[in-house]
Amino acid sequence: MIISNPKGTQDFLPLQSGQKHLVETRFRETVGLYGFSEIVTPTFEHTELFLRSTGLTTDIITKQIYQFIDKGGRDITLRPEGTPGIVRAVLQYNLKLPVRMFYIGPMFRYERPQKGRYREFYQLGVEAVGEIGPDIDVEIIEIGSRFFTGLGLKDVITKVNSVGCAVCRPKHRTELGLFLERNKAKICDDCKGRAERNPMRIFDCKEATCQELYINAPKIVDYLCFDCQQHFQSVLNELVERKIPFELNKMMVRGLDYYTRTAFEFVSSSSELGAQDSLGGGGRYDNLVEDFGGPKTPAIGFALGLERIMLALGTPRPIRKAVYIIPLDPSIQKQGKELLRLLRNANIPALLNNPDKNLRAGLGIADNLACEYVIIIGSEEVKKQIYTVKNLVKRTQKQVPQNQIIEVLTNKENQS
RNA sequence: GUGAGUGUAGCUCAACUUGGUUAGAGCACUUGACUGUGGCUCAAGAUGUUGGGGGUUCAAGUCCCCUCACUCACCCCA
Repeated sequence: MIISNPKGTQDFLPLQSGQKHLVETRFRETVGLYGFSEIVTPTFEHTELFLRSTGLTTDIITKQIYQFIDKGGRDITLRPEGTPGIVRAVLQYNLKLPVRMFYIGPMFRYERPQKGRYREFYQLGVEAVGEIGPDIDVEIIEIGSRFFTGLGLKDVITKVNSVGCAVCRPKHRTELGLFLERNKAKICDDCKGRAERNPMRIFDCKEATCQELYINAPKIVDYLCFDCQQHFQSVLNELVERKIPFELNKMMVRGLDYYTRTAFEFVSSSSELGAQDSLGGGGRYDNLVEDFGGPKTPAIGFALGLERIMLALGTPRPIRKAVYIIPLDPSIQKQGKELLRLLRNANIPALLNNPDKNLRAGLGIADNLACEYVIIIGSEEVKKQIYTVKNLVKRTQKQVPQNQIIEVLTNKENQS
């Protein structure tokens, strides 16, 4: 092979593509229950949009964006996440608030690929703009929880925390800064860097010694202002009320600059995921709309990583559903075509064997094409008007009168 | 950006510490036993610039250097 796909991208071959579609369908169903409608925004935006939202201190913006000048001299960036484009659209079209939207699409970040991390990757996300909460906070978390359960993912933990707001954060930041200053001899080099750039991120450190030390570090939840405290308490109460399993994790922080108040993350303990065990996360971003020049507007959302969800689900089983028709003799091709038309008109996926392939070869092709049934039509069958219907999965076959075939195939779930 | 590991047939891998003739095996593939029954069995068959380039050597898949690619981890994040 001379040309392969670029680093960090991946092909969804038919089998994976089927699984991807299943995940997306389940997502649409779940968010639909909560009144979310789809929004589709461009995969690239003016670079400035991301600079002003995602954050000038984040690695995503400083190192990971796919940025270029287009032929008209515009400064363009492939979106590294979905939220900024959606907030932009809300303001640009002056959408009536509150509004609940979801999105599915590719995002782009220039990073070193590893398990569960790609340069082009798909996110499933929701954004609720204009609702102050705390009910909507709980709804959003519940959606994620319900979605994962519906997919059959059992080992997903929902971590919840509050990161405060512009009022309470400075106080905490000062205290945390002092704490780090006092202990700077004990913290790792990475954390020294974090202390400079964005101190709250130290809680993410994987060094055991740092983790141990930070157990006694000042936590943001202990510094919340009255309003944030009230809000957070209501969220926690409502989570309990709705019987949504979660874990209050004071060390959990989010990576993007714009988050405020409620923050959460869905973590999987599946061994399929490697080091990237976060299936998704989100939180409030009550200042972002205002930062963009809009009115003061509360908002909350989350984003989930499609590829990570697929990894956690494991290797998909092929779904067999088509019927493969094999007329045994060229003279019977006519009956084969007739049946083909009949099945398709009855909404049953069907394929016809090529006359130059014999029965043996035809069965092999049917198997490769992941067909569920093979219908064999020979001279005997034509004479009696009773066709041979073979189930490729169960390895069984039976004679079915020609005029009952559709009925039998349609009710296949009910038979043994 | 940092670190480690791996590149041999379509896929998974072997060929060892100690370079030595024609680079092997399983799966998959093709054909036949089986012109009305695939995934079982048996027989036969095809397949390689050993990722690429350079070096050492009488001799390199094997040793050295460079380069490219992939993987995992750090960083960061979905």
